[in-house]
This record gives sequence, C-alpha cells and structure tokens, in this order.
Amino acid sequence: MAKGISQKQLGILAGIDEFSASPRINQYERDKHVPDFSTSQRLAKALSIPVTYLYADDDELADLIKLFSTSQDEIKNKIRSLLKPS
Amino acid sequence: MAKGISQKQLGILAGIDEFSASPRINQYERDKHVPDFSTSQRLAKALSIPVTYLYADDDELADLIKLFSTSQDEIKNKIRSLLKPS
DNA sequence: TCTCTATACTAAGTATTCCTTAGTATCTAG
DNA sequence: CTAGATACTAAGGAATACTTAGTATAGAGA
Repeated sequence: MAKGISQKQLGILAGIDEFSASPRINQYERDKHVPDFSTSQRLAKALSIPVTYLYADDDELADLIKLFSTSQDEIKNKIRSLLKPS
Repeated sequence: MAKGISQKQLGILAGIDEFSASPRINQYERDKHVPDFSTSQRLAKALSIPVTYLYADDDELADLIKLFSTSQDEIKNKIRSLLKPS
C-alpha cells in the first residue's frame, strides 16, 4: 500500500466503479493484472505523481522523475540549462 | 518512424517472430494496439532509450528522461546533487 | 463474546484486447 | 514493367483484463 488511502478509495479517486475499485487496485498492486494506459494516467493523477514514474524500471530514473516533478521552478530551470546544449 | 530502421527490423530486434514483427510494430506505431510491458522493455532496449520514456505523456519530462540517460557522468552528478536535498 | 464494518484478497466467467495470418497498396531500383 | 521492400489493414483465434460474488482478517462497540 502506498499512502494513507485504501485500495478501494484510490480506485474510486481514479474513476473506477465503486463495486470493482477494490479488487482492481488489489490486482494491480499484486501484479495480477495490468491497467491500460488511461487507467494508469488516472491513478498517477490521484497519487500526484507523473505516469511515467509507474513505468520506470530503473530506480535512479524513477527517483529522478519523482524529484524533478516536485522540485521548485528554480531547480527545474538549472536542470533544464544543464541539459539544454546536449 | 523513428530511425533508419524498418518496423519489421525493429520488431525482430525486440525478439518478435519475423512473420508478425512488421504488423505488430505497425500496430503499435499507429496506436492500434498496446504492447505489454516486457515487449516495451525489449523495444526500448532495441532503441537504446529508457522504457519509461515510452510512457512519458509530458514532453518536458520525456526530454529530461532521454537527455539524462545519454548525458555524461559529470552532468548526471550535477543533476543528482541539485535534486538531492529536495 | 457477538456483531458490524472496513480492508485485503481470491476465483471464475464474461468482456475486451492483442497477436497471428493473409493479404493489399505504394514506392523504388533494376 | 517487374521484383523486392516497406507500410498498412482486416479478421478470427488466443490471451488478458474486468466484473461479480465471495472468503478471511482485524478492530470497534454493544
């Protein structure tokens, strides 16, 4: 479990029918089934994380994505300028 | 199309049977069907990009992911230290 | 203790989506 | 014009997810 929110509540927040929200989120968390992309997008929104974070199989990249998304604009700008010339 | 490589070749590189490689990559590129995650991982590897890039619905984040993955260690370290205190 | 509620989890059939196969269309080189 | 390579399409069989109904556990309160 991720936060102080039940599986069912998370599902409902993501727009899933209240009667199937609980089993569906549970199936996702146990890797029993895989949500389609639009469902993933709604889940990410409900969790306030970028969708792409849910698909990061590299831990460092996952951290980077989450940290960047919650960074102040000033830090974001510094990173942008570091990457800009490339 | 992404690079100087045919859809069929890309599919074969990703381990798809040579007889279905062409239609399958074509279906993915036209958003007709969606590959499962392990297929996406093989495609990303064939394209030398992080899988998570394929799921980035935010252009800036997508750029960040790709640029970071191809950056020199020195730049990566600068970014790490910018994000570390968070 | 007994019951009620909330939560997590499971099984199985239906519904949905993908993968394979076979084929068409277009373009270019020879 | 013809052959080969590429992109694309349709449709049925194969695989996967979603819904429904239900079990199991733990905690709160009568």
